Amino acid sequence: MATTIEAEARSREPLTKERILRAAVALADEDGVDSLSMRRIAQELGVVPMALYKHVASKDEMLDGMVDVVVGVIDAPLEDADWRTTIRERVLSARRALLRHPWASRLIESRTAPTPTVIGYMDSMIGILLRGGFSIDLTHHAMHAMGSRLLGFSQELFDDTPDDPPEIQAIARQQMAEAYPNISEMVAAIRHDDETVVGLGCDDQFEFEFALDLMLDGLERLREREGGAE
Amino acid sequence: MATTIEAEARSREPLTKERILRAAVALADEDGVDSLSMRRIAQELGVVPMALYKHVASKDEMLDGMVDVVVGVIDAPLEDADWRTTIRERVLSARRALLRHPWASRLIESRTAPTPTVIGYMDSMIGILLRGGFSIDLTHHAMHAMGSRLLGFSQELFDDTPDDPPEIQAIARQQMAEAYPNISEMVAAIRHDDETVVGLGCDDQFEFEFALDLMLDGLERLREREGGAE
DNA sequence: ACCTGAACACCGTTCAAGT
DNA sequence: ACCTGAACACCGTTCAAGT
Repeated sequence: MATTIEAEARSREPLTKERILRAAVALADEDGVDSLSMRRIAQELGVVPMALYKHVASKDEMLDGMVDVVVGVIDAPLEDADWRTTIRERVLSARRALLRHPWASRLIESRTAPTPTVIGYMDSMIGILLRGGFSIDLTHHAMHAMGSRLLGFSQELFDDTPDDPPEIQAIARQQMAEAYPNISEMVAAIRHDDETVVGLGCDDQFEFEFALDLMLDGLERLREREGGAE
Repeated sequence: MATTIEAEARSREPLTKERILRAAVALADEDGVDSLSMRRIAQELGVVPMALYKHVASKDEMLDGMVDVVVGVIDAPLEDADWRTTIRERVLSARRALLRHPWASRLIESRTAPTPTVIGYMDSMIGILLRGGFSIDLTHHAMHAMGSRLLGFSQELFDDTPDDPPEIQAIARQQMAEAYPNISEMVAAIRHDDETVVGLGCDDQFEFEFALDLMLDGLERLREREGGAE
């Protein structure tokens, strides 16, 4: 019975958790995390579905592994900078890691328990705040306030990239103007700033950094006040 | 053929989208949103699965309907208060609505497109900021910065309520102290404040309001600066 | 002892057959 | 014309039968 060259090449390399994760990440990059199934990954690897279960206990464990792959490439914290710069640069590094995989933030949100890698990242961030002069209590509040922003994403409620044709978008804008006057006014103002825009026209990176700095400014103010009161 | 009394009582009331949504919300409250299937809802209503599709086009439309049920009970904005109080009270009202349904925030996050009800809510919030003296640009940034906090939730990365028995928790704490020294220190400090605590011991409502106020304070400062510069 | 095909207990949704 | 049972094309995972 002739096996294909590809299947032979595939089976030469032994199946490992790492190979499974690499295939899963590639598949999610291509088709989205929703169309990720154990059966499809197995097929992609030229392997029977049950073979995966030798290396991952369940689909959940595999999804956690995918999160770790993404979080694992975040830069180590700066060594000789103040807390604000250290946190800021690391958050932006986390953001770059996440942006490489459009499904990543959604996957992290959907997991009910954080992985050891994510907990370790958070532990390191707490250390930066404590060494930066935050009290334990303020550090605690800061971690809650920052939330997923520490991992480089914020929960966007509006999807920015509708793929409707222009004429449909024009009709939609007309109807929106009546039903949602304030949103329409805002969107019109944004578009006015940049005519080449698609979708709602928000600069996600700018908005992320704006919110991040707003948060960091607020925390710095509380830290200074705390130091003064002690 | 004898139908049960319950089935008869059920079938007397005609099937409507509202009845389906009520059943779906009740089922999600009880068993979580993950175990929500069209087939189970149909069963609960004493109806054949396909009967649901006369009233909802798809499962996605039904999930959107569930979001609308929750968002629909958020209080209208105050009439005669300043922007900060108006936003703050409404966000806290949204939070009360969400807390009644543990699955709601996760469901809202997971939807890719917001429902008209959610868009309408956001439109109204934008209006409050604009009338409160925010420029269009600052309003836009503020909406992004607030994100899902406007709907009363923040993305918690740590689940606060582990249901392990105390002895397991003690072992876990021991191991955590070694692997995650900063988290352990923080958790110990929080526990010290309140001995009666379960889980990590975070006061979610306090943390939410802390972050909300941090955000609102920052925005108020930017608004004042903007007014001064014009 | 290891591997894996078939099977189990589900999904959301289509569609044709029955009334 | 309406309603619905069976079927389709999937799932994640169990388990027993085969090597």
